Amino acid sequence: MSILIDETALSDAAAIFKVLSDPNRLRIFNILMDGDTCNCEMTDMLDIPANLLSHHLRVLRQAGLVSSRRDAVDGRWIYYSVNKAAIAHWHTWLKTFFDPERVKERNNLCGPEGGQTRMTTSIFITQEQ
Amino acid sequence: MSILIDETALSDAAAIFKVLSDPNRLRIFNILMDGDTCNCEMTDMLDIPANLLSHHLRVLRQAGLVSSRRDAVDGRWIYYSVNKAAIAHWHTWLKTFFDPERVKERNNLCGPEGGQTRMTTSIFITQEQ
DNA sequence: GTAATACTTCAATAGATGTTGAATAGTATG
DNA sequence: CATACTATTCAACATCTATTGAAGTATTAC
Repeated sequence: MSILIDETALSDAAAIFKVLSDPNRLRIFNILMDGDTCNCEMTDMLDIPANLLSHHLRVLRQAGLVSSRRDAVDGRWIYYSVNKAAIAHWHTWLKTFFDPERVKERNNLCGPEGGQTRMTTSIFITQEQ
Repeated sequence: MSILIDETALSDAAAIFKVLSDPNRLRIFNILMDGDTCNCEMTDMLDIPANLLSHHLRVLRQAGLVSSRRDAVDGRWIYYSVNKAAIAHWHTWLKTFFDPERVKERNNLCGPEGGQTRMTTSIFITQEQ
Protein backbone atom coordinates (compact mmCIF):
# COMPACT_ATOMS: atom_id res chain seq x y z
CA MET A 1 0.00 0.00 0.00
CA SER A 2 1.22 3.46 -0.84
CA ILE A 3 2.56 5.68 1.87
CA LEU A 4 -0.13 8.13 0.81
CA ILE A 5 -2.87 5.80 1.94
CA ASP A 6 -2.74 5.37 5.70
CA GLU A 7 -5.45 5.65 8.30
CA THR A 8 -4.98 9.38 8.72
CA ALA A 9 -5.14 10.02 5.00
CA LEU A 10 -8.27 7.90 4.76
CA SER A 11 -9.86 9.90 7.53
CA ASP A 12 -8.98 13.17 5.82
CA ALA A 13 -10.25 11.87 2.50
CA ALA A 14 -13.54 10.82 4.05
CA ALA A 15 -13.95 14.38 5.35
CA ILE A 16 -13.31 15.83 1.90
CA PHE A 17 -15.70 13.38 0.30
CA LYS A 18 -18.31 14.41 2.81
CA VAL A 19 -17.83 18.07 1.95
CA LEU A 20 -18.20 17.34 -1.75
CA SER A 21 -21.04 14.84 -1.34
CA ASP A 22 -23.72 17.51 -1.39
CA PRO A 23 -24.89 18.16 -4.98
CA ASN A 24 -25.18 21.92 -4.56
CA ARG A 25 -21.82 22.16 -2.85
CA LEU A 26 -20.15 20.12 -5.58
CA ARG A 27 -21.68 22.41 -8.22
CA ILE A 28 -20.31 25.42 -6.35
CA PHE A 29 -16.89 23.84 -6.12
CA ASN A 30 -16.97 22.95 -9.80
CA ILE A 31 -17.66 26.58 -10.74
CA LEU A 32 -14.81 27.75 -8.54
CA MET A 33 -12.48 25.28 -10.25
CA ASP A 34 -12.94 27.38 -13.39
CA GLY A 35 -11.87 30.61 -11.72
CA ASP A 36 -12.68 33.25 -9.11
CA THR A 37 -16.32 34.04 -8.70
CA CYS A 38 -18.31 36.31 -6.41
CA ASN A 39 -21.24 35.19 -4.38
CA CYS A 40 -23.77 37.08 -6.51
CA GLU A 41 -22.69 35.48 -9.76
CA MET A 42 -23.07 32.01 -8.34
CA THR A 43 -26.50 32.88 -7.01
CA ASP A 44 -27.56 33.50 -10.58
CA MET A 45 -25.77 30.48 -12.01
CA LEU A 46 -27.01 28.01 -9.47
CA ASP A 47 -30.43 29.34 -8.49
CA ILE A 48 -29.55 28.99 -4.83
CA PRO A 49 -30.51 31.56 -2.15
CA ALA A 50 -27.62 33.67 -0.94
CA ASN A 51 -27.70 32.44 2.63
CA LEU A 52 -27.60 28.81 1.55
CA LEU A 53 -24.72 29.63 -0.76
CA SER A 54 -22.87 31.24 2.13
CA HIS A 55 -23.41 28.14 4.21
CA HIS A 56 -21.95 25.84 1.59
CA LEU A 57 -19.03 28.18 0.94
CA ARG A 58 -18.21 28.17 4.62
CA VAL A 59 -18.14 24.39 4.64
CA LEU A 60 -15.82 24.43 1.64
CA ARG A 61 -13.66 27.06 3.30
CA GLN A 62 -13.44 25.16 6.58
CA ALA A 63 -12.35 22.08 4.67
CA GLY A 64 -9.47 24.07 3.21
CA LEU A 65 -10.71 23.74 -0.35
CA VAL A 66 -11.71 27.37 -0.84
CA SER A 67 -10.62 30.82 0.25
CA SER A 68 -12.13 34.27 -0.12
CA ARG A 69 -11.17 37.93 -0.49
CA ARG A 70 -13.02 41.23 -0.72
CA ASP A 71 -13.24 43.30 -3.90
CA ALA A 72 -10.56 46.04 -3.94
CA VAL A 73 -12.93 48.61 -5.44
CA ASP A 74 -16.14 47.80 -3.60
CA GLY A 75 -15.63 45.96 -0.33
CA ARG A 76 -19.16 44.71 -0.27
CA TRP A 77 -18.33 42.15 -2.93
CA ILE A 78 -16.49 38.98 -2.02
CA TYR A 79 -14.62 36.70 -4.39
CA TYR A 80 -14.20 33.01 -3.78
CA SER A 81 -11.52 30.81 -5.24
CA VAL A 82 -10.20 27.31 -4.79
CA ASN A 83 -7.08 26.68 -2.73
CA LYS A 84 -4.59 25.59 -5.36
CA ALA A 85 -2.36 23.74 -2.92
CA ALA A 86 -5.28 21.72 -1.66
CA ILE A 87 -6.41 20.95 -5.19
CA ALA A 88 -2.95 19.73 -6.11
CA HIS A 89 -2.80 17.59 -2.99
CA TRP A 90 -6.13 15.88 -3.59
CA HIS A 91 -5.43 15.53 -7.29
CA THR A 92 -2.34 13.50 -6.46
CA TRP A 93 -3.99 11.56 -3.67
CA LEU A 94 -7.07 10.60 -5.65
CA LYS A 95 -4.94 9.54 -8.61
CA THR A 96 -3.13 7.13 -6.31
CA PHE A 97 -6.18 5.98 -4.43
CA PHE A 98 -8.29 5.17 -7.50
CA ASP A 99 -5.41 3.78 -9.54
CA PRO A 100 -6.81 0.69 -11.30
CA GLU A 101 -3.34 -0.82 -11.06
CA ARG A 102 -3.90 -1.19 -7.34
CA VAL A 103 -6.56 -3.82 -7.92
CA LYS A 104 -4.69 -7.13 -8.06
CA GLU A 105 -5.76 -10.74 -8.01
CA ARG A 106 -4.99 -12.21 -4.60
CA ASN A 107 -2.91 -15.38 -4.58
CA ASN A 108 -4.22 -16.33 -1.16
CA LEU A 109 -7.92 -15.89 -0.53
CA CYS A 110 -9.02 -15.87 3.06
CA GLY A 111 -11.72 -18.56 2.68
CA PRO A 112 -11.89 -22.29 1.81
CA GLU A 113 -11.38 -21.55 -1.88
CA GLY A 114 -7.96 -20.26 -1.03
CA GLY A 115 -7.18 -23.20 1.26
CA GLN A 116 -7.94 -21.24 4.41
CA THR A 117 -10.47 -21.89 7.12
CA ARG A 118 -11.19 -20.27 10.40
CA MET A 119 -11.83 -21.39 13.95
CA THR A 120 -14.51 -19.77 16.01
CA THR A 121 -11.81 -18.04 17.99
CA SER A 122 -10.95 -15.91 14.97
CA ILE A 123 -7.60 -17.65 14.49
CA PHE A 124 -6.67 -18.39 10.90
CA ILE A 125 -5.10 -21.78 10.22
CA THR A 126 -3.98 -23.57 7.10
CA GLN A 127 -6.44 -26.23 6.05
CA GLU A 128 -5.05 -29.77 6.10
CA GLN A 129 -5.24 -31.73 2.86
CA MET B 1 -15.28 22.88 -19.28
CA SER B 2 -14.62 19.28 -20.12
CA ILE B 3 -17.39 17.17 -21.58
CA LEU B 4 -16.81 14.89 -18.60
CA ILE B 5 -18.05 17.54 -16.22
CA ASP B 6 -21.71 18.24 -16.87
CA GLU B 7 -24.62 18.41 -14.46
CA THR B 8 -25.30 14.69 -14.71
CA ALA B 9 -21.70 13.78 -14.03
CA LEU B 10 -21.63 16.14 -11.07
CA SER B 11 -24.75 14.53 -9.68
CA ASP B 12 -23.24 11.06 -10.09
CA ALA B 13 -19.99 12.19 -8.52
CA ALA B 14 -21.82 13.67 -5.55
CA ALA B 15 -23.45 10.28 -5.02
CA ILE B 16 -20.09 8.50 -5.11
CA PHE B 17 -18.56 11.03 -2.73
CA LYS B 18 -21.45 10.42 -0.39
CA VAL B 19 -20.88 6.68 -0.47
CA LEU B 20 -17.19 7.16 0.31
CA SER B 21 -17.71 9.92 2.88
CA ASP B 22 -18.20 7.50 5.75
CA PRO B 23 -14.84 6.65 7.38
CA ASN B 24 -15.64 2.99 7.92
CA ARG B 25 -16.97 2.60 4.41
CA LEU B 26 -13.90 4.25 2.93
CA ARG B 27 -11.66 1.89 4.94
CA ILE B 28 -13.61 -1.07 3.59
CA PHE B 29 -13.32 0.23 0.05
CA ASN B 30 -9.61 0.81 0.51
CA ILE B 31 -9.08 -2.81 1.58
CA LEU B 32 -11.04 -4.04 -1.42
CA MET B 33 -8.86 -1.93 -3.69
CA ASP B 34 -5.99 -4.23 -2.69
CA GLY B 35 -7.83 -7.40 -3.72
CA ASP B 36 -10.75 -9.72 -3.04
CA THR B 37 -11.66 -10.19 0.58
CA CYS B 38 -14.34 -12.07 2.44
CA ASN B 39 -16.61 -10.56 5.00
CA CYS B 40 -14.98 -12.38 7.91
CA GLU B 41 -11.49 -11.16 7.13
CA MET B 42 -12.60 -7.55 7.06
CA THR B 43 -14.38 -8.00 10.36
CA ASP B 44 -11.02 -8.83 11.88
CA MET B 45 -9.14 -6.10 10.06
CA LEU B 46 -11.57 -3.32 10.79
CA ASP B 47 -13.05 -4.28 14.15
CA ILE B 48 -16.54 -3.69 12.82
CA PRO B 49 -19.54 -5.93 13.63
CA ALA B 50 -20.60 -8.19 10.76
CA ASN B 51 -24.02 -6.64 10.32
CA LEU B 52 -22.60 -3.15 10.06
CA LEU B 53 -20.05 -4.41 7.57
CA SER B 54 -22.86 -5.92 5.50
CA HIS B 55 -24.69 -2.63 5.56
CA HIS B 56 -21.71 -0.69 4.26
CA LEU B 57 -20.95 -3.32 1.64
CA ARG B 58 -24.49 -3.07 0.37
CA VAL B 59 -24.15 0.69 -0.01
CA LEU B 60 -20.91 0.18 -1.92
CA ARG B 61 -22.56 -2.49 -4.08
CA GLN B 62 -25.61 -0.35 -4.83
CA ALA B 63 -23.28 2.46 -5.90
CA GLY B 64 -21.70 0.12 -8.44
CA LEU B 65 -18.30 0.25 -6.78
CA VAL B 66 -18.25 -3.29 -5.46
CA SER B 67 -19.53 -6.73 -6.41
CA SER B 68 -19.66 -10.07 -4.59
CA ARG B 69 -19.53 -13.80 -5.22
CA ARG B 70 -19.84 -16.94 -3.14
CA ASP B 71 -16.92 -19.25 -2.35
CA ALA B 72 -16.84 -22.17 -4.81
CA VAL B 73 -15.88 -24.67 -2.10
CA ASP B 74 -18.03 -23.47 0.77
CA GLY B 75 -21.02 -21.34 -0.26
CA ARG B 76 -21.33 -19.83 3.17
CA TRP B 77 -18.38 -17.60 2.47
CA ILE B 78 -18.73 -14.53 0.30
CA TYR B 79 -15.96 -12.61 -1.43
CA TYR B 80 -16.16 -8.94 -2.20
CA SER B 81 -14.21 -7.11 -4.86
CA VAL B 82 -14.18 -3.69 -6.48
CA ASN B 83 -15.79 -3.18 -9.85
CA LYS B 84 -12.79 -2.55 -12.07
CA ALA B 85 -14.77 -0.70 -14.74
CA ALA B 86 -16.21 1.67 -12.15
CA ILE B 87 -12.76 2.26 -10.65
CA ALA B 88 -11.32 3.08 -14.06
CA HIS B 89 -14.20 5.45 -14.77
CA TRP B 90 -13.85 7.38 -11.55
CA HIS B 91 -10.08 7.38 -11.79
CA THR B 92 -10.36 9.18 -15.11
CA TRP B 93 -13.14 11.47 -13.99
CA LEU B 94 -11.44 12.54 -10.78
CA LYS B 95 -8.17 13.17 -12.59
CA THR B 96 -10.02 15.58 -14.86
CA PHE B 97 -12.14 17.14 -12.17
CA PHE B 98 -9.28 17.89 -9.77
CA ASP B 99 -6.81 18.84 -12.47
CA PRO B 100 -4.93 21.90 -11.11
CA GLU B 101 -4.65 23.10 -14.71
CA ARG B 102 -8.37 23.80 -14.65
CA VAL B 103 -7.86 26.63 -12.16
CA LYS B 104 -7.23 29.72 -14.27
CA GLU B 105 -7.09 33.42 -13.52
CA ARG B 106 -10.25 35.06 -14.82
CA ASN B 107 -9.74 38.00 -17.17
CA ASN B 108 -13.22 39.30 -16.39
CA LEU B 109 -14.28 39.25 -12.77
CA CYS B 110 -17.97 39.60 -12.10
CA GLY B 111 -17.68 42.50 -9.65
CA PRO B 112 -16.53 46.16 -9.64
CA GLU B 113 -12.89 45.11 -9.67
CA GLY B 114 -13.45 43.57 -13.06
CA GLY B 115 -15.38 46.57 -14.36
CA GLN B 116 -18.74 44.92 -13.81
CA THR B 117 -21.69 46.01 -11.72
CA ARG B 118 -25.15 44.70 -11.27
CA MET B 119 -28.65 46.13 -11.14
CA THR B 120 -31.15 44.91 -8.60
CA THR B 121 -32.94 43.08 -11.38
CA SER B 122 -30.01 40.69 -11.64
CA ILE B 123 -29.05 42.03 -15.07
CA PHE B 124 -25.33 42.42 -15.60
CA ILE B 125 -24.19 45.59 -17.37
CA THR B 126 -20.82 47.04 -18.26
CA GLN B 127 -19.88 49.83 -15.90
CA GLU B 128 -19.57 53.25 -17.56
CA GLN B 129 -16.24 55.00 -17.13
C1' DG C 1 -26.41 61.10 9.52
C1' DT C 2 -29.92 57.47 6.61
C1' DA C 3 -30.60 54.18 3.13
C1' DA C 4 -29.17 50.58 0.11
C1' DT C 5 -26.32 46.72 -1.20
C1' DA C 6 -23.67 42.25 -0.61
C1' DC C 7 -23.12 38.84 2.28
C1' DT C 8 -23.25 36.24 6.71
C1' DT C 9 -25.17 34.32 10.89
C1' DC C 10 -28.95 32.65 13.75
C1' DA C 11 -32.87 29.63 14.88
C1' DA C 12 -35.95 26.06 13.70
C1' DT C 13 -37.29 22.12 11.12
C1' DA C 14 -37.53 18.00 8.43
C1' DG C 15 -35.23 14.32 6.34
C1' DA C 16 -31.35 11.29 5.96
C1' DT C 17 -28.04 7.97 7.93
C1' DG C 18 -24.61 5.38 10.87
C1' DT C 19 -24.93 2.32 14.61
C1' DT C 20 -26.81 -1.31 17.58
C1' DG C 21 -29.17 -5.66 18.86
C1' DA C 22 -32.32 -9.18 17.51
C1' DA C 23 -34.25 -11.93 14.04
C1' DT C 24 -33.78 -14.10 9.54
C1' DA C 25 -31.80 -16.34 5.31
C1' DG C 26 -28.67 -19.40 3.06
C1' DT C 27 -25.26 -23.07 3.20
C1' DA C 28 -22.73 -26.98 5.07
C1' DT C 29 -22.19 -30.96 8.24
C1' DG C 30 -23.61 -35.16 10.67
C1' DC D 1 -34.07 -34.38 10.04
C1' DA D 2 -31.23 -31.02 13.47
C1' DT D 3 -27.29 -28.19 14.40
C1' DA D 4 -23.68 -25.01 13.37
C1' DC D 5 -21.72 -21.36 10.62
C1' DT D 6 -21.55 -17.16 7.49
C1' DA D 7 -23.81 -13.40 6.28
C1' DT D 8 -27.90 -10.44 5.66
C1' DT D 9 -32.09 -8.01 6.96
C1' DC D 10 -35.15 -5.77 10.20
C1' DA D 11 -36.45 -2.32 13.71
C1' DA D 12 -35.36 1.35 16.66
C1' DC D 13 -32.70 5.20 17.90
C1' DA D 14 -29.66 9.06 18.05
C1' DT D 15 -27.05 12.09 15.51
C1' DC D 16 -26.17 14.93 11.81
C1' DT D 17 -27.22 18.21 8.09
C1' DA D 18 -29.41 20.65 4.12
C1' DT D 19 -32.83 23.93 3.77
C1' DT D 20 -35.72 27.92 4.98
C1' DG D 21 -36.87 32.52 6.79
C1' DA D 22 -35.52 36.20 9.68
C1' DA D 23 -32.11 38.99 11.74
C1' DG D 24 -27.48 40.80 11.74
C1' DT D 25 -22.82 42.59 9.90
C1' DA D 26 -19.97 45.13 6.77
C1' DT D 27 -19.39 48.29 3.21
C1' DT D 28 -20.81 51.88 0.03
C1' DA D 29 -23.87 55.60 -1.73
C1' DC D 30 -26.53 59.69 -1.01
